[in-house]
Amino acid sequence: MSKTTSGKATSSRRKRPYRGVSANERVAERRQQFVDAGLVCFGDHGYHAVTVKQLCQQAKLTERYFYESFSGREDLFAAVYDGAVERLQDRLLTATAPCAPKLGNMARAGLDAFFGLLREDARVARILMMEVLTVSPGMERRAQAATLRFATLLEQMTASTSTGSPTDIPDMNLIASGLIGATVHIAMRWIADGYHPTQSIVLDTTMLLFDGIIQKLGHAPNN
Amino acid sequence: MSKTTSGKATSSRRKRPYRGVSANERVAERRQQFVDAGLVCFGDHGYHAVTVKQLCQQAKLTERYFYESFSGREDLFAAVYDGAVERLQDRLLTATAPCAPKLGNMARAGLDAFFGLLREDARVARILMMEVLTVSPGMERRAQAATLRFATLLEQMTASTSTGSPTDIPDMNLIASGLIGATVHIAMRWIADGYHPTQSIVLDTTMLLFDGIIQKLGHAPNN
DNA sequence: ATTTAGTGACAAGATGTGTTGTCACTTTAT
DNA sequence: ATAAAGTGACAACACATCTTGTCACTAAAT
Repeated sequence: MSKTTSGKATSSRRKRPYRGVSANERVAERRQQFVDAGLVCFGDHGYHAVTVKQLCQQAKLTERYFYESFSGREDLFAAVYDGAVERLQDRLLTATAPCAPKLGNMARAGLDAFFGLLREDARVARILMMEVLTVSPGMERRAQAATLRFATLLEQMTASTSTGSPTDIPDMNLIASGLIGATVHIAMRWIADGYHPTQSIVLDTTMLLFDGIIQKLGHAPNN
Repeated sequence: MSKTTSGKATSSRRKRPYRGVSANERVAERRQQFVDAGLVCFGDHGYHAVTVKQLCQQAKLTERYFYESFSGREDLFAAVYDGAVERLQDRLLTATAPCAPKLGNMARAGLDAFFGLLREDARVARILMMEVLTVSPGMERRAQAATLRFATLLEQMTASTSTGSPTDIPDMNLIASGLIGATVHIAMRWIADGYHPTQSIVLDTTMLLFDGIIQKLGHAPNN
């Protein structure tokens, strides 16, 4: 441990506020600075091209504080990734909620929110869809888990509105994974092509794939 | 250059056969040994976790010969990747050709060949679908280009058999990217789940997505 | 005013990797 | 038999990064 060598009898007076904020808050602030810096650095140059020093430079903090909150680059990346996933999840829920329970409308609204987020922030796009796969086997599993959550979300949406018999669909979770994969790949191509064609065309095109499945669930195309 | 300091007058006598094979053949053999080693190492541990020394150990050759044929890890990876793409392409063409021009049958045969290859060799799967995205921006472009080739292949297959009016489909190439993405993601989940459920169920499920699009092209589902 | 914790810049050792070079040994051709 | 090219194991250097530690300075509490 650090501190002085004396016991913890003075613990109630140990950590002082600084510049008006408590110690815990300052630590949290610095941690957030690193998370923000990670989004920028990882999003712009990729995980493996970024060093701790660069992250510190971007965060305007020094290595000492980096290791205060993170055990290493991977630890920071996990925080950045989780933040991005949460951001996406919030968006999706906010966008789709008003459309419930019309499956087609929900899908369209969710996809539009997704593409909108990617266009707003290419860094988030890169971290969500690519970098996460390359950090480590552990992060790869985390990404699979996150994808699974989205797939389950999709699955629940369809299950709650589906009227067909269950045996019609071999494995809805796998289909959901497929739809997510289709969306992700379309998005990657869209970004690689400099956000061309327009978002609404990309949205319509992606919806063709979703419609094909939604129809199989016993819904009218416009539902 | 290496060799002795004398001129190239003795070039005809310079390179001797060794152990029965010519110099060029030996170089090519060694190169192939490294490509094979790259498939194993990159496929098992991922590009960024592999060192030149490990590659040499796997290839049972030394660094000296590594730099004889490759400028560095990325150069080798490119060779490994290109080999994997070629292997996949051959499989797809061989599998789909007898089914032409029935679109549905071609898609099913191609997908079955694809899933079969991935099950045979998880290393190829990883290199084709994941590692290639993480090596460098240049390799990423190469992967995009390869995906585009497959998408164009798909596009041509549909175009040659489609009877609908062209304006029905906003962007067939984008749709093809989507279908490929769906297939890739389904495959990744399949592999992550230890090749479960069975290949035939995965195939049926993936075909649901393809059928949805094929139907929109004016074909009967069984075509 | 003095003391103590917090802060920021930087140094330095430890570590791992890429890359080139050396040397003894083997095989081939004369 | 001898010389020259091929081979394989390994050493050594350069280089970048991680990680911990030091030190002077600032802000806050007594």
